[in-house]
Amino acid sequence: MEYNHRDIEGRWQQYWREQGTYHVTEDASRPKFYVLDMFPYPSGAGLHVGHPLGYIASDIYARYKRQCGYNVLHPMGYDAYGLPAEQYAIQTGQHPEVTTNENIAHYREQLDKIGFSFDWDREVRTCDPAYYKWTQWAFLKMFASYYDTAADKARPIAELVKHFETRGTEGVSAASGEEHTFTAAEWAAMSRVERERVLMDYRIAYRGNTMVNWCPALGTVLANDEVSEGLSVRGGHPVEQKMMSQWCLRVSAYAKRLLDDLDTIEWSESLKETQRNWIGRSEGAEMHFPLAGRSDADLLIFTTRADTIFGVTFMVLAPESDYVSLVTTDGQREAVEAYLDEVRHKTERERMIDKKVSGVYSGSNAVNPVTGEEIPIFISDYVLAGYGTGAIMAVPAHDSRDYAFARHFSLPIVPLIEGADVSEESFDAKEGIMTNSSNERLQLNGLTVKQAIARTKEYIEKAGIGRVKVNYRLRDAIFSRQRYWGEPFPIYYDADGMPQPLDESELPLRLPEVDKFLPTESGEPPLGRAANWTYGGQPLELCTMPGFAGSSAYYLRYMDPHNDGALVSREANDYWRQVDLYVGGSEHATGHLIYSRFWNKFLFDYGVVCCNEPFRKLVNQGMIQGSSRFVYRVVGTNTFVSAGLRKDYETTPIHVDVNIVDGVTLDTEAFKRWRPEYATAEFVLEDGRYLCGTAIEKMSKSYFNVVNPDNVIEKWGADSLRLFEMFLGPIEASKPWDDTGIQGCNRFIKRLWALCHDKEGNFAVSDEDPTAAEQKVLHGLIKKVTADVEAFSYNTSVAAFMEALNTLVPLKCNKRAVIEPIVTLLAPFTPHVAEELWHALGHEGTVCDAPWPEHDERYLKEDTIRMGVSFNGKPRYNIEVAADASHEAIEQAALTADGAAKWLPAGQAPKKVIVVPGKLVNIVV
RNA sequence: GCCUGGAUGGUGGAAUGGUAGACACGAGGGACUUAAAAUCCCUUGGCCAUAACGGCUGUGUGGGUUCAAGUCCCACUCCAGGUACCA
Repeated sequence: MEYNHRDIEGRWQQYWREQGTYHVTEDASRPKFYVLDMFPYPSGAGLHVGHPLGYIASDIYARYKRQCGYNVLHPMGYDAYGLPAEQYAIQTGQHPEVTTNENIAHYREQLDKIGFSFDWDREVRTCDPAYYKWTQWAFLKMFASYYDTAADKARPIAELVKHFETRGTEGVSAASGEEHTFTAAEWAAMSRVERERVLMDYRIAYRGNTMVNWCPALGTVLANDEVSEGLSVRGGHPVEQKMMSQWCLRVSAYAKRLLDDLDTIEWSESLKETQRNWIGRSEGAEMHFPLAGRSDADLLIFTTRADTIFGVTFMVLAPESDYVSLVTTDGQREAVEAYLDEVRHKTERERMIDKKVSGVYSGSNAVNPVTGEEIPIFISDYVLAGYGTGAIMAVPAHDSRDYAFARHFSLPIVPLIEGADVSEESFDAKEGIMTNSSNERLQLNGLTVKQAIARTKEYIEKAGIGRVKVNYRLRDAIFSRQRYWGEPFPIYYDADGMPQPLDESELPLRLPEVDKFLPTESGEPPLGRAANWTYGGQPLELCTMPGFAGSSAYYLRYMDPHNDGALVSREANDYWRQVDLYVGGSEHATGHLIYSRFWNKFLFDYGVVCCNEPFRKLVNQGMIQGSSRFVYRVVGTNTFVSAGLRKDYETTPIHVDVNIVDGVTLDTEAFKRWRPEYATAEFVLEDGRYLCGTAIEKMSKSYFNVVNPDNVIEKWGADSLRLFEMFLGPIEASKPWDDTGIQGCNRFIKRLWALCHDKEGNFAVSDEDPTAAEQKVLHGLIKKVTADVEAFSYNTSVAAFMEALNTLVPLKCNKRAVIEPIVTLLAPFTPHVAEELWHALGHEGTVCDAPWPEHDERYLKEDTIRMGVSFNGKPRYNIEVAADASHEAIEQAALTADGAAKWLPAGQAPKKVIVVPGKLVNIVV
């Protein structure tokens, strides 16, 4: 019998299913290992060959660890809430749950064919009430918590209330939106509603009035990571800034820990760097600038360049800043209003594209607290309300944005660094020697920038005009979505309109049915259509939670997926602890991977989980790109010209389905059938063939370059697909799919198969002892594959298998003592054929439990070794010496070898001889 | 602009500072076959050379360190990804 994947793969998949091979339970007697993939959003398009890349890599590692004796948790589930299903529902009226379930069924079918070792008994779906009960539960816990900045952890809000009752805000250390100051007596005098308003500023899940990214096309707000360059990541619709009251998570309170703890986890440097940038720590100072002629108020600004205080020639406020109304004079009111109006009507995108300098004078001046100089206050949209204090001191000589503004409004530019030429552009670098920067209060002249920053900060604190401050760019996460297909908030509104939590016993609060998935006529979210969407007669929250809500703690649920009494039991969490290896795309760097770490830290603060970080080691798999094919239509005709001849014509390139192209040769008949408009197509051929153009692009339906794994598996088998995806290149790299390459992997399997089958096709291995050469190949392979798998270097592992086979096939080595360990090593890579051969070798059970072989160094040692001899670094000839030869003996052998005379003239002694045992000899003449 | 990676044959890619190009694809040649497919064998960075041996050159560019550099250092060019009026 010849190797035929169709005979093998389905049979073993069924066997594994029936035997429960991949079912895993907690087992204290064995060490655990948790291997996790980022669970997919089940889209209607199904999987393409790019999706399983990471899954295959993690599956290999999970299987490898299992063979090494670990109790491996390797689950899979679905991130089932999401916009596409809802958009589809709006168009068709089809309930998103129905399409989602269909898509999941399709995904499962496709995943099963690839032969993964997932424990499907632990599957989770974020849209399952038994699952989202715990998403809602975590939200309630965040609602009932505040962040204690002294203890650096979340604590019950009841403790804060107790503090307010006894001491007011005195001695309070809590992260808050707005700063409050009151005494215990004042707290006691507050009404219930007033108190709740105050507490809302402290809760970790809070309702806040903030500037949000509003996407009119999607009819919902979006988080910062869901917006890129002013467009929604999903759909690419314009996004505008809007002040709205929304649910938020106080992620910012965790900024320091999210930053610092990056040093404790094994993630790629680039991903850590992305997170560091996103968190955006900057050290600086807050400073008060008095208003000229007023003593009732001053401006608080944030700067990282305190040293440039002598160069401040004006101030700028963000248009949304609270200071604007404070400083606008009657004379300027009209101009300011006009400007604010103009800014308000610009979308984020327009603000970014239109980088023209704009702004307006407020009418008021401020006083530089160090120089006493009076400087004008402007309002401009280049200052952001959400960062720092929404107000800046402008130093045009040393900040390019201030410089552009100063030039536009003809404001003075005072250079502060020796030799800095600011006639054409600002000098932004934080280096040089200070000048123009001394007076009787503060002397900076002659200091370096670094020293000047330190001295100024010191002065600011001493003089009481400000304080040293660390600012983070990381903002609180906006947690409301005006959509249907998400987790409902376990919140209702009381008679005073104050949000109130449902009791934990009411969970899960199920997503209600609605007649349509659109906003109501009055503009309320779709849940406004649900009948009886009330609790005790009071209205329930109409928004739903965003996509990242359900994906933030799913890795915990896998540990204990059927527990109805807890998100995860103490025992299960103590056993599985954290994810040891997490595999997924780097596109989640600023979204899921921040939220998940935040969510985990919050639960850690309450002892719900025992690990401070959710994912110990993280590997980012690259993308598999599509290789697109083009045909070239001569403009205005239905004639298509082959790629090599197109320069003679005026043509438009058109994407053509890769499935009707063999390599680059177009199947012209299939092309005519592909689209009705091409039925009468004519072709200009070269060498009798129509050759297509190519391009490497994202794998996408619209480029017709999607390769479906089902087709690949049908033709070559899952084992070949698995092997090939790993062989393509390093797991982290993006690389194009190349159809022809898979043959090489298929051939490898066939050759191995042929090696242990006789001419009649019967399984045949011999019980002879392997020769030294065969042992060397085998043990070299074990050593190499083990090291490579540990290092996630799967492409070189696969190459090592192929190289070993290239040696063994000519030797006709079908010896059991060699074949059996190779089959064992191959089990993680090609589980189906490995299982088949494992059973043919007479084993019971499953190859998944075959112990991972260890290599024996003795077989790799040699009696004699060949060493290269170089002269002045240029390799010249080889010598053979005893493996344990001394330096002197090797040197002798090198100098007296046959070829030596040619490179070393008679009688001349070498200047120097470098011997690297086992490597080479270099002789300098 | 900033941050992070890269740049090696026709292609994807290998190389703890130690004889660059493992492995695979593609290409060329051959065997088997009526033929094709499949399979097997040989060649395959470039240049020069030969009956044969062989020699030179070669990892984006220019320098440097070293007995020895794809690998380390400095400067530059280009490419990819991320990110941004963040003061």
